[in-house]
Amino acid sequence: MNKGGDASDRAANETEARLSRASVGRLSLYLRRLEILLREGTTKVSSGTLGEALGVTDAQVRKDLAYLGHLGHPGVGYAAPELIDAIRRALGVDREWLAALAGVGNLGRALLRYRGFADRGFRIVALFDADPAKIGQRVEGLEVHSPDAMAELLPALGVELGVLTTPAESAQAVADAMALAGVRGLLTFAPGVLRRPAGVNVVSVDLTVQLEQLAFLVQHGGE
Amino acid sequence: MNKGGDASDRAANETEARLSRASVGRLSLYLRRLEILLREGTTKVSSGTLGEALGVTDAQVRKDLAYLGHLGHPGVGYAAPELIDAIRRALGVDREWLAALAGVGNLGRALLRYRGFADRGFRIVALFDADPAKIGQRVEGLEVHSPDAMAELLPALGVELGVLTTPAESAQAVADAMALAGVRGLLTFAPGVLRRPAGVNVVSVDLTVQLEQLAFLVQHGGE
DNA sequence: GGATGTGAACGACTTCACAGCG
DNA sequence: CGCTGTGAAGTCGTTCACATCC
Repeated sequence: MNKGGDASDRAANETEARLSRASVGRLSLYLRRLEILLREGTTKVSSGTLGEALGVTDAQVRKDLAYLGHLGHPGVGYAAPELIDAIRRALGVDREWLAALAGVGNLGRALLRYRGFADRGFRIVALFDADPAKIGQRVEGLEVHSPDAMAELLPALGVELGVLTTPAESAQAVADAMALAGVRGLLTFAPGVLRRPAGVNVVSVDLTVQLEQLAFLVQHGGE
Repeated sequence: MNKGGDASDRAANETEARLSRASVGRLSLYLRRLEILLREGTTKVSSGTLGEALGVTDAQVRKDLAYLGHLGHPGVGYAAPELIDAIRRALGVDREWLAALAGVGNLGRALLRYRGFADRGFRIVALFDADPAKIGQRVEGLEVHSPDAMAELLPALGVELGVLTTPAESAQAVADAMALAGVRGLLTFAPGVLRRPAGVNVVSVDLTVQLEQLAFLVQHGGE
């Protein structure tokens, strides 16, 4: 449903063909691998060598990279710096993203201190928690606000993304509130399925599902 | 590979057909939904109502559940308690799993306090960290050991699973060491791809990949 | 020669549609 | 009649294989 739609797209010239979810995930992996290779001095890489370390076939690598345009040089391979730039642009990590985090519990605090966010240009600039005891506290240099303040604060700060580390029960309400406050993407760690507010993209990291996945694999001797 | 093998399986009659990874993930979601429904007093559920809240078609639900055996009652639906038991058995969460955690940093500590683990029968019984300053400390009632102690401790405790919250650089070495110590499944949070030791199953939760997935979706207006 | 880009074959997963059972 | 279980059809993603270009 809703295929082309009213798309208020700016001159979306390059990356037009549909990237599958799996492809996008692999692009992330290529990107990290390429950054390591470049740091080690490698400036040219072939689809075979790039895929090898990641367990991806060379054909798959070429298909994935073909979406970004004609970056490969037949007989030679890909130029690492060029490729890195192209993937960064395609993934949207060539700029900074402002995010708000809701649910300042154990996991929330851990994520606040997590380097990976900042390294990729994701900056958490606002904290929210429903617990009155936490409101007003400072965590990692940021004040904890009441969820009621979202409607005012998020647009003012220009926050585009939300990170949900609330209990499962409150996740949906917080997601809806964030959507109303103009957030366009949510990364949720709350177990369970979130009904996505209109115009909001959701990526879910459900630890319970992952754990059960693992238990299943081990139990059934999946290799 | 290794289909029937030497499997020290107790009468493994039912769950024989291949469950896809996606199916297993959905079974987790069904399970949680069913538990909520049952708590609310619902004891019968049809494929349509079960799938609705999760965004899964009725046919898909039936296909998934068919792997577990003939549990459905035509014209009626499925009996929730029966179904819950069957899914628990299939996923292997009808028993306790002992796990060790390596990397007692922010994320590791957050996971230690995370309820979801214990709730599903995953018990963390040993901690490891390479930092000499941390070795000997007690965290959440558990002593932090040197990684060198794994070979001795893990088999003695009967640990089957490992949780990796180490930096990316050390993840592979720790994974290999755990494999040697008899661990059969790993849940890793280290960014990057792990080369899986023989006989070990790996589930990776790569936050960087998830973040970039989200940035991509938002950037390209994926709804 | 060596490696890319890509149609074609293949395979895996999902949806359709319907027979069959309570 | 309602809802399951399942072959058949359809869709999507991956691998193959090869023409093409440096």
